[in-house]
Amino acid sequence: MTHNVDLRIRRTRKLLRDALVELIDEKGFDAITVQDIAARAMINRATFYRHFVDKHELLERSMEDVWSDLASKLDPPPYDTRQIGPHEPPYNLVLLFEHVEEHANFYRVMLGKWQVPAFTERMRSFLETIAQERMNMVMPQHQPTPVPRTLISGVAIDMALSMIRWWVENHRPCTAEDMAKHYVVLSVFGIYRALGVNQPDWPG
Amino acid sequence: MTHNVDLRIRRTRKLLRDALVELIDEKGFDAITVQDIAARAMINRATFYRHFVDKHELLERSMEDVWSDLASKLDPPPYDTRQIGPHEPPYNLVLLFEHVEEHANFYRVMLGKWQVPAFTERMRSFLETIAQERMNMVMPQHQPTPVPRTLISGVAIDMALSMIRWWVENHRPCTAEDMAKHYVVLSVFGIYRALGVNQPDWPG
Amino acid sequence: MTHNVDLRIRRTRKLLRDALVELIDEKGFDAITVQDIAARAMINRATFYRHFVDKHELLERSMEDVWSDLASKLDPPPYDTRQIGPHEPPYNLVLLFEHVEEHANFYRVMLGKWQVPAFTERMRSFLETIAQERMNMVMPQHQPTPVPRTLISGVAIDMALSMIRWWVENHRPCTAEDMAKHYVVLSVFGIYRALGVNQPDWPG
Amino acid sequence: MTHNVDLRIRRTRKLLRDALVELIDEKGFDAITVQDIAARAMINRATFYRHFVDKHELLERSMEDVWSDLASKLDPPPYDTRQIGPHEPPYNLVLLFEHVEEHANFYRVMLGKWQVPAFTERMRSFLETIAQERMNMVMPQHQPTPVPRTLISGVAIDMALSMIRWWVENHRPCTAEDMAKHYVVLSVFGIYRALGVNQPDWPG
DNA sequence: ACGTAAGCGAGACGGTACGTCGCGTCTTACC
DNA sequence: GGTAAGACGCGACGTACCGTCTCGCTTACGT
Repeated sequence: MTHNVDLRIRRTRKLLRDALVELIDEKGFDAITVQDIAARAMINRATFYRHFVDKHELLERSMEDVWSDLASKLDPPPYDTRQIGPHEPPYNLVLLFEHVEEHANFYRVMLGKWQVPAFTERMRSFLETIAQERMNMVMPQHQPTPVPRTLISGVAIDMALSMIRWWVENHRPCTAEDMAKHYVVLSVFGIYRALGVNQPDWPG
Repeated sequence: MTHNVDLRIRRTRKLLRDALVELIDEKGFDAITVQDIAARAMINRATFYRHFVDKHELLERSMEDVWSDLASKLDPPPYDTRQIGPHEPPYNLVLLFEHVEEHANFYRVMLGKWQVPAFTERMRSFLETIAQERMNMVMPQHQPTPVPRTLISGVAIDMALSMIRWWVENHRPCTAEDMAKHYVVLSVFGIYRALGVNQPDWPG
Repeated sequence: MTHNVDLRIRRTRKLLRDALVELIDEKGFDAITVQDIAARAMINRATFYRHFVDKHELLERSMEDVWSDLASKLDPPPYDTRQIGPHEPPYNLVLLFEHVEEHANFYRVMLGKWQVPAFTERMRSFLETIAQERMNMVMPQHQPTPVPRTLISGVAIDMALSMIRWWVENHRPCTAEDMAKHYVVLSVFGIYRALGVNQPDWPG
Repeated sequence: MTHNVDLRIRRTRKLLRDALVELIDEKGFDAITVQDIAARAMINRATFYRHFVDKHELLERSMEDVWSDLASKLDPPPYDTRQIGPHEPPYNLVLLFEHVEEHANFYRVMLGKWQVPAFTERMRSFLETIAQERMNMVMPQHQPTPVPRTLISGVAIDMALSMIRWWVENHRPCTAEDMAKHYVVLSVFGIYRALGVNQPDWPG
């Protein structure tokens, strides 16, 4: 229970997490020293080590916080059977973008100029689960496809990341729902083709 | 001119570059020390500093070597006006993949598990030039589009990177030309839609 | 008044003092940490600081306890005017060794392998008072001596310490009175000579 | 061979040793930090660790330097069979005091106010060898003595230390030979008595 | 006897020093 | 002139104790 934890501990950890994000934004994760983080958080360096073994663990924990938030948002998975179209994006896609919006600064820093490879990698594997499921709905797994399946799913995931990145780096110029719709437009057509199924007949 | 440089110098630099790539593959750029590189290259650590100010410069130089190779391959730009289609990929796209093939191990390491953010970033800006040009051909810059232009071009670039990554990490299961074709299938349809132009009429 | 002090306080202090002596015996004062002492005394570390500002103060207090005991034993000074001889050692010398016997373990630890310099130093200045007085009895202060007076008194004191040390480290193989007699034998002859007075005529 | 060692290394070590002695004199060995030593020697702290694992090793090495000097001075042992008397002190005793004179400051610091227990302990065992030999000359080992033999030899050694201490702390007010003579006066009479042998008949 | 002020256990925290590791500079000797 | 060997100043690491500070619990003492 979070509310049981000593107030000082929660305060210290929050300060450290915020400091980390600020600093990654400024000069990238690799260039940061523990002393930097501690100084920015106005925390003694030794106190840092009472909470995290090193800066990598602090990063891990920060990421986990965000992902556990995302996981709880998508669970139970809002199973919608609606026909997907440029105006009816899958609901969990909208939820994903809404989640990103809530943690916009965090995602901006993680995906931005300084790239935190560990973040990208784990984000990918997180998205894979969702994508896989959706793809199997459209195209049974045993059928051969013009373009290799693993390539398609990889591209679909990276496209999502690419779009999130664009969104948070450009001050989110459109809504989460817009983003979901854009994703459908940009990905689905090529993907249907790549899978070898007939193009859904949508109104332009 | 390369042929003027002292043989020992060239030998030393090559050993260092190879060592760097090996080591990034093994544990990622950030975890590497100059001593690691020197030891792997069987070069004295002090000698390293005679050639590069630090490991970042060694990385930069290695990347530049590869890119200068790519630049010379695409220059003069093989301007082809052919209609693009799933069986007629743009020629410079094929050249790009062929180039990647020649430096497959290097690309695998740079884009792989350990991600070298600096590489990705500069690769993106390199691809942007080509992409921009092509996109302007299809859709004049002043016309409004259903999906923001910068988003589209960003996605198109990241998709190329995503595909290159898949290709080199999976032992290049298909030819460079195949990859170029796959790229057209996966990107062009969605992009045309996103730009708001009529779908080209292709044979499935 | 000791009996007024809270029982818990007296208990805590005693535990800490005993722990200190045990630990000095085991690894020397310098190698001891406050945590060591607290753990050995089964006392919380914070509680230690409620009673002593640091381990040096704990040591000081322990030493003072012993010395106040010695002081009360020698006060009023049992002024004996008997002629000193190998069978008639000065009475306060006997009292000194008896005192050491009562605190044998403490003296063993303080003077033993690990030497507590502060203890030796203060013990020396304590003994100086007694020695000085005795020496002046034998030889008026203004007369010149073959060997410098300060050297003689220093040696006489250190000899006492040396003997105490031998005694407590070897499980006190003889009585306090024996030790006093040994001291007379070992010191007085040389000292009389050094002072330039006639050798007392003793029966061997 | 000392002359083979890198000049910088010898310089660094000397600076560190001198700094250590200065600092012990000022505040005692235990209160010294490695940073203190390094700062005083104008040496980087990390460089300290390239030469010594900690301050204790630096102390050990410094002591060994002095003792190896002493050992070479007494080796081969100047075996003199002269009758000992207040005007004919044993020759190696004179050598001992001369040696102390050469390293007067070192001995002053080691034996002075701050006592370096490790030094005293090892000095004692060093002197024991010499003393033992001499005592056996005077009194065969198997004969019983009025005062325990181990007590006598311990006292004889500590007396030497006590005198050295007095000498170096008081700016050596007399010559090394004087000190040797004083030692004979102060120790031999009591010791002969304690051993139960007849008092040598000396001219006062 | 019992309520309460104290002593105490627990542990977070700001500090200082530790001993280690890697950096980048430099000098010396070799080839 | 390029390289090997390695001493050095420097700065960050992660650890160990220090001494201070709440915060509750419990325990001896005074009415």
